[in-house]
Amino acid sequence: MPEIQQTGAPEAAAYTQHAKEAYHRKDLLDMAREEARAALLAAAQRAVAAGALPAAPSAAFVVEVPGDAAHGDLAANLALVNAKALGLPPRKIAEAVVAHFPAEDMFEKVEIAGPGFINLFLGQGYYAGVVMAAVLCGGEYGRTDAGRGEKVNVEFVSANPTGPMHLGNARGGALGDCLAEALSWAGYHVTREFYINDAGNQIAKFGVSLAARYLQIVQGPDAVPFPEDGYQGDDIRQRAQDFFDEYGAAPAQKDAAELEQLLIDYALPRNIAALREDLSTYRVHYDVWFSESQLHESGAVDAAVRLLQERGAAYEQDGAIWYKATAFGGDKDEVLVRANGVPTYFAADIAYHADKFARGFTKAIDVWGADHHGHVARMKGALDAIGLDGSKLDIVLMQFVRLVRDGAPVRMSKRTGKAITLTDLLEEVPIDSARFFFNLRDPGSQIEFDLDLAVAQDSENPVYYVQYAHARICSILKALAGDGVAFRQDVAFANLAKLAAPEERALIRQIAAFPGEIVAAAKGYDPARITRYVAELATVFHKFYTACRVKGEEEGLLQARLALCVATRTVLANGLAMLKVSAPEKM
RNA sequence: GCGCCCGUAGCGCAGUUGGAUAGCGCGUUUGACUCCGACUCAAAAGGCCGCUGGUUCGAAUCCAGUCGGGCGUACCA
Repeated sequence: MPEIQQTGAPEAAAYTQHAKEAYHRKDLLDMAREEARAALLAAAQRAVAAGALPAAPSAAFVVEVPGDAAHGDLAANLALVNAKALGLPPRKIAEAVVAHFPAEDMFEKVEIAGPGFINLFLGQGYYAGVVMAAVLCGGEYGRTDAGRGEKVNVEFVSANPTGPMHLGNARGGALGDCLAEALSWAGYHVTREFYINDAGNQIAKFGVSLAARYLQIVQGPDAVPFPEDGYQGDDIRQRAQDFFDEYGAAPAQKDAAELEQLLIDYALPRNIAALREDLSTYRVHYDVWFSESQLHESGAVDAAVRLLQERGAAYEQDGAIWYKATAFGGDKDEVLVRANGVPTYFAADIAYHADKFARGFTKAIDVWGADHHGHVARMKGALDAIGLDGSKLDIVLMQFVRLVRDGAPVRMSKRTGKAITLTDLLEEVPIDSARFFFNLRDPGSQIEFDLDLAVAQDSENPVYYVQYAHARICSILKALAGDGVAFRQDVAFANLAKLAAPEERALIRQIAAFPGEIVAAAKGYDPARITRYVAELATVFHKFYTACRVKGEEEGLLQARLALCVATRTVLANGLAMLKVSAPEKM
């Protein structure tokens, strides 16, 4: 934690107090909001004491940032929500409260507007404090302790290791990773986790598919039929070929089960390694790679099924063991163990989530494709059924991605003719674009991913628009440095009161909103807020740039504006860092 | 049939736990570079917020119904 630097200038000393508070609280806007609320309630108390109000108003009102800056920095609906209970028109209540509003230097002006809103205008000290906080906190600006270190597990992608990752995994990767990042910035203790489905039906199918391809290589393409429901992909052929190159034709003599296992043992680790590598290229790094087979081997799956049976939440029928979903809010019961004795994915998933909570997480967040939504209720219900709290599991359901080129949907890869993989996508669009675009919409919305736009090198492309703002600021600093003008924090901080133009104020307000935006993204499981935030910040900066010059202004104003540029650059860089999108110094 | 998600400007989307005159980008029309990066900015036009009713000081937002679209409803994962 860097020390707050004391500047020599006397005016700056007072402002530094704001910056200091911001540093500890990490969110000046939130602080102002709370102070506004407290001041309004105190004013109401005084109004009651003075006989101007019949009774104290309810505290159930909101203090929000109005959409229109003309309505102040903060607006309270205290008078509106209390009109009925107090039996007075809203404006009368507002007048009584405002008349007793304490004189505080934090609020410059308090107004009554519209049907009875109380609009509060923050003073220069606040605005200066925001700039200082961003400059002083630097790469830490935006971090808060809202999550109080709560241990959360974010599981995402968890792609099937039988093949390469598809577009849904690509979205899930960008979404889950940025969500984890937002949670971390918001003060949660985050673990990123990948669940490897290396057991069960699809692995058996994987083995059968590999064996068929291998035998086709050894005995000729028509010697062995490829199973109807086998994995068709070229990756399967490639693994079989690699295996043949290494071990020759001898393994073909083994019986089917033995050969399949041999091929699985050969191909699965390679596939998992490929997943890791592809995700790493995509800038996604996990803390934990959790293997499903481990749950089967340790007996955790059997134990979970037994626990359900003991608690009367499971029963046997037709040779299978069923989970009584109907007793826990589900609409139909589900098979846990098939008649052939093999547990289902569902049974393993119950054991898996029980394991997560046993590891001390108080919140488990899973990012799933929307096609799994039917699984949500029964998963939570099953956790309740084994005595864990299903509400501690949150599922972020992610809608599908539609690729579009030249205005027409793209279904297949041009090169392979098969479904488009993450690798295919990254061959065509920069990683920056992919990560940004997948986080442009909230998880619940279908995304239309415009391939033409994602590679466009102009302002139509939102990634470039934001990156350009960052590069532009770097360019200003460089141009000034070329003229022998360096950023001087002490001079800048002493002159922050000069930042009074509407465009400067708007930019500072946007900077002030950053910490709260991160908390909202984290708590709402919506990292798209960060993407939209940085785009908006870039817009507000460009407007400032057009309206206000830096170079050539008198020393005080120049330095103050330089501080604003540095603050903006910091916030842009931090926001982009959360998305793992690069913040170039020049483009 | 039942369940989940979604209907906001020509297109793609925001709308801060119910707030003030419903916004943004693209597209269309019109402007702004002798000047810190015009990869930028300013302005105009463009709306039964799918529809109907309800809740209240106040609804795009909440509730009920209805229409339209997507997805799910396996001893698959």
